[in-house]
Amino acid sequence: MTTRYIKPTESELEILTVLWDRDLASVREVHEELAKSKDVGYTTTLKLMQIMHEKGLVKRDDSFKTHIYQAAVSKERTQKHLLGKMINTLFGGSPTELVIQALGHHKATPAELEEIQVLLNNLKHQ
Amino acid sequence: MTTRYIKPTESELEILTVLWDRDLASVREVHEELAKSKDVGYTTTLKLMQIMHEKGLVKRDDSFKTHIYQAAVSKERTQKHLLGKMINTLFGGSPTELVIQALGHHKATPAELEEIQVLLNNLKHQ
DNA sequence: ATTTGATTACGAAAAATATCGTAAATTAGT
DNA sequence: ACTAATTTACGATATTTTTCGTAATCAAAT
Repeated sequence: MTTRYIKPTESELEILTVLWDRDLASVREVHEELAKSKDVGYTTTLKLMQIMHEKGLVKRDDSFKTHIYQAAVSKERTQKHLLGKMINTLFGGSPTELVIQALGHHKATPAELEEIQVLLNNLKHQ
Repeated sequence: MTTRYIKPTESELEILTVLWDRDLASVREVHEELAKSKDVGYTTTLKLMQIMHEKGLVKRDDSFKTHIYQAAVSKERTQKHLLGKMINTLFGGSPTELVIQALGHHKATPAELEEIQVLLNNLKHQ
């Protein structure tokens, strides 16, 4: 069974990022992390995570008082969807155009360039 | 003078895409284009374009009855901003990770691969 | 047991986006 | 000049997203 893709909102994405990083986390922990870069109230984070739970974006263990959350959607799948959408709307459907932009404006280390080279070779010879 | 970046909403981005493609276009033309893939009323498109004009996202020539619009923000700058944002939030700040995803999941033609190779060589030897 | 502190539940408000109906203005055709 | 058709202006509503206050619940400490 494949579940229909639910597009996370911007705030939801921030929360997912924390969860992907930590695997398991309480609302408090997620909130502390968000609060580092953002001025937001605790109950706001709580409410968002509750909504995300209803939507199926996160799982949670509520057998204890402090609920423990976990992402229910993988980072890879989400990346793939949002990237695909961006390629279509902003880069005329051409992943290459996006790659060029990405490599052009944001500098990569030699090691990273080599990593990309390897991938490129694989794609060429197949 | 550098103008502060205004982030277009999703609908605004669709309109900008049409404008980038056509350079100059009336509301009617933009709307016809949007209507191909979306079920939306004419006045909705009109209103959105008026708002975009207030925000400074588009310019317009209103010396005739039918106003002619043009994007006021470049495709490149917008791509750069949104891509940068995505790299930060979704790809842990690593453009390489994004490139790998992009190349991995969306197949490119041999010609495109060659194009990327050229770019890669430039980056390596500098 | 009672208090204190932290957590969740819930509802409601605020803010941001998107939608459209209607009227006024303008143009083109007759 | 009159009518019809098209466009803009404007306001209002709907929808989505974000925010937070308050009360209820639970656990820990005393």
